Amino acid sequence: MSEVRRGPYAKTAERRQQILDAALQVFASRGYQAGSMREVARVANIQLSTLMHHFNSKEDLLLALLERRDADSPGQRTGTGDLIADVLSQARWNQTIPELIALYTVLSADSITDGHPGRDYFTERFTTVRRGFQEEFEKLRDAGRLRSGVDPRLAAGCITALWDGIQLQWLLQPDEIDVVAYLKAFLELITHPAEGTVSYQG
Amino acid sequence: MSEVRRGPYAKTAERRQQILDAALQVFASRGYQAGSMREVARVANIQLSTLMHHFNSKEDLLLALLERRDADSPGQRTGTGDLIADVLSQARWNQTIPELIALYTVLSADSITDGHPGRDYFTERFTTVRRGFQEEFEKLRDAGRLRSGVDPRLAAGCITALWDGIQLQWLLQPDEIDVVAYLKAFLELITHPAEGTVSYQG
DNA sequence: GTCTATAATATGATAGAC
DNA sequence: GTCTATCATATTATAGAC
Repeated sequence: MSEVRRGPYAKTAERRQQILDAALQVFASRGYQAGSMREVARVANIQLSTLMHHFNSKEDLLLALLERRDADSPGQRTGTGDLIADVLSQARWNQTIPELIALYTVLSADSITDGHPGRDYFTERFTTVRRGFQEEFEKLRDAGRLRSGVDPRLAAGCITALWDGIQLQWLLQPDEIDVVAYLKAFLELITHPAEGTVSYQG
Repeated sequence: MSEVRRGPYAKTAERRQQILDAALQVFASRGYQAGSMREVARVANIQLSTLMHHFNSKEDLLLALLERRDADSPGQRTGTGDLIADVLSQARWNQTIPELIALYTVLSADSITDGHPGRDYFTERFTTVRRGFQEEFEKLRDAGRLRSGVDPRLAAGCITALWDGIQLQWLLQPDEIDVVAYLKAFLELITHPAEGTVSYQG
């Protein structure tokens, strides 16, 4: 599906990427329902009919865009292996791609509207992300690095929600909201200050 | 503005409420950009022209709806005076008005799109909500009920983001997500377990 | 594979009768 | 204050030439 091809399909694959780039721009800045195929075509510098030759419908286009996002993203980027460092690293990276974050933020909320084609995608995505964090937190707990009394399942839902929520506030006020600082504060809250250190709360 | 009136304006005020009820339904289930004045009129059982006689434009209608939301909401509901209890009480209440929560969730994300009329509203609202929580957390800290090392400002941003984020997940999966449980977990995390109890983390 | 042309419908907004 | 009628424009999608 994402292989490089020779022959007549090479151009199609290129075109599809070009169109998806345009779709990203349009859906990120207008939302799905309000974004139009015409505008996507205009941004991609092709005719509407040409766009619809490559994607049979608006719904097709959105789903293809969401699929590509998953394919492109580093996903569970196992950079250092340290969860906190990896989360903060990803959060820092996200600040360099505000357009993609805007796309995700607008569409995820858009998806709760009636008959939205991205609904299943986001429902499954949230479930997957929560489960991923839960597993990571369980590892931390088993390593004795999770603060006592912290439920890995609840903490997983918290950081998933917190991350999305704070990115929304960052998109509205880029200069006022430091996404990394909030995530760091939360992660330090649920873990032990340092290795083996015993803390005393009085 | 919200006074009961006699004479010719009484009907207008009623009509406006009736229209705003319809607008809530439409914008909550479709979003602002995709929702249409025609649909609002249809739900309100009036003609499009009648709707536009009461609200000069679609933008006017949205802003009036957002204003009413603030006027109606109990706001900083100082029920018991205990922050945690009040937050959880509000969260429980929110579960009984999923339509209003959907409206808020869709529109707040919608508002980051180009030229959205609700952008200023949500920017200011987030600032206000964060500041409100920060003040409450500072009170908790001064009362010695905040866990040491917790920054009231960061905690305020966290719970604001977390609350919105988890409500989105709840709207997608009402049976799987327990909003109150996540908020409770976070609030207990940043406060001391009980009055005066000394906890020992080993 | 890309284009022009067009269908069928929806949109926000306005004019003017009553 | 509410209506019918209409404007000018936008929408997704399709047909068919090249």
